This record gives sequence, structure tokens and C-alpha cells, in this order.
Amino acid sequence: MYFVSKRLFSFVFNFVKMPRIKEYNESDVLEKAMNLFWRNGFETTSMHMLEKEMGINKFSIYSSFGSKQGLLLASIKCYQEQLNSLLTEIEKGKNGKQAIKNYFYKFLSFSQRGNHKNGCLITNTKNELGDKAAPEIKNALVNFTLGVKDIFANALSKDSSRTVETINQQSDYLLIAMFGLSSASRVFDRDQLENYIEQIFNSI
Amino acid sequence: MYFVSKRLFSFVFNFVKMPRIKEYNESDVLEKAMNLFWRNGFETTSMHMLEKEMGINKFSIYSSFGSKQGLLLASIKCYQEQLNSLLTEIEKGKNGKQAIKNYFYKFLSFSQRGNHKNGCLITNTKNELGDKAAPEIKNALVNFTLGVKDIFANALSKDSSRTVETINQQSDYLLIAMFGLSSASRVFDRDQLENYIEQIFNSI
DNA sequence: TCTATAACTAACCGTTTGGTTAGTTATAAA
DNA sequence: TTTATAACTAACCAAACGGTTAGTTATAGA
Repeated sequence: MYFVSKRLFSFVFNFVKMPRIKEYNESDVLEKAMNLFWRNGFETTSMHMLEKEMGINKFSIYSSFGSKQGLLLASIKCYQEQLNSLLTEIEKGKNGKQAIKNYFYKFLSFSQRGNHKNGCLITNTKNELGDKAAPEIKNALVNFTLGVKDIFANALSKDSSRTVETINQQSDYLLIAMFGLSSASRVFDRDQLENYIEQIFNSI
Repeated sequence: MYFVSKRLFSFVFNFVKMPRIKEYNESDVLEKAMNLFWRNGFETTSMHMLEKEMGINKFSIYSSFGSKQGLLLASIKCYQEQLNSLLTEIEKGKNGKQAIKNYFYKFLSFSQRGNHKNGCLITNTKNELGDKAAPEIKNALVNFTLGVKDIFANALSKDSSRTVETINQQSDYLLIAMFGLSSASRVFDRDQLENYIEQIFNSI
């Protein structure tokens, strides 16, 4: 079974005439929407703000992304791709603990893009919507979190002398510490946060 | 300069006639409002929900608390009083580190009142409103946070062999760890959170 | 009983929300 | 040039939002 777009299908088989072409790039406008959700949260970001920031009107938003929550879901996936490029660096590192620590510091810079204290879109969305989020969104959040824990666990297992149980406990701990850092990064100062990171890695 | 209520003033000086009496108790309805804000956040809690939960109508809410943000401010102060009774136990403890650890555990139970994962009203409000909060609310949040750090620092200074700088760093660290725990307590499981607490206190 | 007053009720206010839809325009195959 | 189609514009929708206000009711002193 192959899936092709309606446009491609009609181009190949000449069944329908080719209509007007989109004047915007979906991934460009999505990036702008993501930044808005990241900075302001879901509820605070109104459709009006999205129209202005994305440079297209409601009709186009709804025809590309279905609904406001659909746009949030697409934004989350876009955000996750960006975070993934930071996460893969953990997997490359030889010293697992040090690689995770580097990730914590890099996340700190990442979260303050554009001199805004944005925090983390994943964490922000969990904090704001919780159980009220659409099932697809909740799944995306949970799966990403599980993936991060796995990456932490794999990195820790590279270092010698940790039992399986210790690895599980420490990766759980680092996961929550990361969640805490994400929330705290919207409130506390840079040097407080760096001190926080140093203390975290003292105990493992 | 003495401040007395209009009612008391008129009672004492017999200047005006005594009108109809309030049918509700302000601290009772405030407690109910606080629980609603604590569980749902500020924006999600509508005036309609508040009317139903508090058992009085908008007019009474506005005449007692001025505005929705005024009601939130009163709720925060009510919440802070409840947390203070947990915090004073830290000051009583002989072993500073252990007293703070006990506080972390007690907060965990406190935050899950009524089988809801409420987190902490202070932290939730910071996370949700941030800079958009009214100045009075921001002040209340900041001052409370500073107070907690002081209590941590005083407790740590009871234990021997810590420099002034270490005390400052560790109390800053515990403050952010507490902030993280408050956020994480709405998402993670009890045993994950307990493991988190144990690891936090390994490093100090 | 009369009266001044504040607690109360309920209808109402303008604004904003997410979302829709009728009508117009640009495209490219026929 | 005609035509089918989808991208586009802009006016529109009901519902919900925080907040107000005119009118009613209960109270206690006079």
C-alpha cells in the first residue's frame, strides 16, 4: 500500500485539474506557531495571535492543521525534532554521566532562545493541560518522556560499576530533575540554575 | 491610627442603621475557592465554577474579594498559612537536613489532598501566570519563596561543618529542588517522587 | 411601623474565544 | 478560452468570559 497526496495522484493520473497553489510553507508557519506556544502556553495563545504570527488566516490554519489542538500537536512534534538533535549527542558521548550533564547545560541555553525564559514546551504543556490534553497529545508527551529516560539509562550503563537497579533509579531521578529544571528555568536566574545542575550530578 | 470595619464603626457610634447580615462565612468560601484554583489553575477556573463551588453568586464574590485576581490573592494567602504550619516544623527540628527532608515528604502528602495531584498553588501560579500576574500576587509569591529559602538556610546552619557559602548554595539548590518536586508531583508516581527525594538529599 | 442600609438575585454588558462558511481568486489541464 | 478545483478573504457564529447594575429583600435602630 502506497500513500500519495491528492495533488501527486492527480498529477500522475491526470484525473483532476491542478488548482491554485499554497502561498505559504507549512513547516515555516509551523515553526512560528511552535515558538508562540512555547513562549505563551496553549490557552493564552489565541487564534488571533496565531494568525498574526504565522502570517496566514484562520482558514489556512484549519485546513493545514485541523484545529488548535492539532496545531499544538504538530508544534510539539516539531519541537521534539529539535530536542532530538541535542539528545543524540548524549548517545555519542563516552562518559555517560558527563554526557547527560552536558545535555542539561545545553538545554538551559536552548530553553532561553531569543532571551525569553521559555522553559520546555513538553513540560509546559504537561503542566498546563495535564489530563485535559487530547489523547494524541498525551501520547506524544508520554512517549517522548519514556524515550528520554531510556537515553539516560543507556548512557549511565556505559559507565562501569552500576547495577541494573541503580541505573533505573538514577535515570528516573535525572528525568524528574530535568522536568524540574524545565519548570525552574522559567523562574530562576542562570547562576542558580547552574548551581542546581552541579548539585544534581554530585549525588550520582 | 486604628482601622475598624464600617459595621463596627456604625455599631460603636450609632451613625447608621444596621442592615442585612452576610449569609456566608468569608473564610469558608475562600477555602473552597483556594481548592479550586489549586486543582485547576487560575484561567481554567471560571467565575461560573467559583459561584457553584463557593455556593454564592458573583455579586457576593466581587463585594468580598474585588476581582477574580483579588480572590486568587486571598486564596494564595490562605494557602500560605496552611503551608506555614508545615514549615515551622523545620524550625523545631534539631537535625537541619533531616528536618528539611521530612518537610519534602510531608509536602508530598499535602499536595495530594483529596486524591488529586494538585501540586503546589504557589508553584502552579508561578508556572501559569509568570509575569502576567498582578504586582501584589507576584510580591506574595516572591516573598514566600524568599522566606522558604531562609528557613532552609537556618536549618542547614544548625548542622556543623558548613561554610556560609555552602549554606547559601545548598539552600538555593533545595529551593529549586522543591520547586521541581511541586511541578513533578502533578505528573509522576509516588515511588518515583520518593526516589527523587532520596537522591536529592544524597548530595548535600 | 418606618426607614436607611447592605446583602442578595438575576438579567445584562461588551469582548473575546475557537471555529465555520459563503463567496472570490489563482491555477493548470483540457 | 473554458473549467474544475483548492487556496484564499472576510464576514459571521454561538458560547463563554470577567464584570456590572437595576431592582428586591432582610436587618436593626429610630
